[in-house]
Amino acid sequence: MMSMNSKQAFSMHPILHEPKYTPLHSSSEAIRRACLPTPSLQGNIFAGFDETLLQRAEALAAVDIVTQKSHPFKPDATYHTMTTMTSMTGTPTSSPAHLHHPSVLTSHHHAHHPHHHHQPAQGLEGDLLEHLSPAISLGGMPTAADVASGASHAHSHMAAAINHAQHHHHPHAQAVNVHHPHHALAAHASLASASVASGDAEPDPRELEAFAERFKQRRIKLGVTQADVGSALANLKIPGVGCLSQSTICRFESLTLSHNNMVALKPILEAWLEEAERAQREKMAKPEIFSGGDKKRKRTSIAAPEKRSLEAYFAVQPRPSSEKIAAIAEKLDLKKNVVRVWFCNQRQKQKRMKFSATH
DNA sequence: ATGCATGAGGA
DNA sequence: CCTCATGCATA
Repeated sequence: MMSMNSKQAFSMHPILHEPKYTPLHSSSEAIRRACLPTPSLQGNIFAGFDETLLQRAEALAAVDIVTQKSHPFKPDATYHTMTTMTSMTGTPTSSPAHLHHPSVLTSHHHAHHPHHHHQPAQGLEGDLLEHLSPAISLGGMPTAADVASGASHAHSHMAAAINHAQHHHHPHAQAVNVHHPHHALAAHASLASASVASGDAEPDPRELEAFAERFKQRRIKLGVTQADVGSALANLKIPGVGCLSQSTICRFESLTLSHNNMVALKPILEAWLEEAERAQREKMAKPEIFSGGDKKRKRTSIAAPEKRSLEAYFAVQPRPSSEKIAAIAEKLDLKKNVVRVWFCNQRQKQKRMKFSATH
């Protein structure tokens, strides 16, 4: 895979970029609960033949494994790459505070249809693979993995302001609520089309898609990397808004965020874009150099065979109980928490996929 | 571009 | 514990 990501190594953006951390803090998720799939029911059903399910799923996975190539067996490759403090050239990137998790907002919930990937029959494997394939999406531009710019990770989040849970009304009416008493995150610059009536709610997925596309184009035009955008956001001084990671910017551009998240981020990125283009006009280039160095986190690597098994289990029961998770973890020789997190992440992915498929 | 992880907030 | 928004580490 790998495309050619070459540009964006050191694109300095005219905008300021002091790595601050400023997470949007809020997380008002509320309605999602509405679509819970009868929890009590699943327990019973499962209890009845969990053994069978596990065996079936596993058997399928096993067959799969054989079919494919052998696996190197690496149950738990959690590397701890310590930070070798790469370089610490007085980078501004280090911000002392640390708080985590900002959350812009939550609560969106589309109609979740109870689609199931049918029964664990022989056709299971194919199905699994099918619905779990990673959407590659856009290929216009090369991977923008700014390798060189490792700047910006102060990874500290501050709890700027806790927002309150949102009201949960209809499926998609809530707008970008943000969490703060005052700050203005609303959609100020209306684009020219779309819902301009109310002022801040735009349940229009097409508009978002169009914006994401334009954003990426203009960002590239400015010669700014996704990571740069993320750290530069802190310089906008928007109350409640801090920097974001390259990951998030990338996901925004590729629409791989939840609809609500997209809606919440749009105004922010839009504001940055305007500011960036304005600054560029003024020719405010600053030869800044950053370097960052800090501790690293570990990232477990689940081998393909194990992953296939997990997918098989997931097809049968997306929300296994703690006991089931423990059983699966043991069979696959993975830590229970790793399995639990895997299921959580899988659920998120699935939701995202369903949504985009529906829209 | 994505996989696995953390954490806030909500039951 | 889950859901969600995010992020570090990586391919």
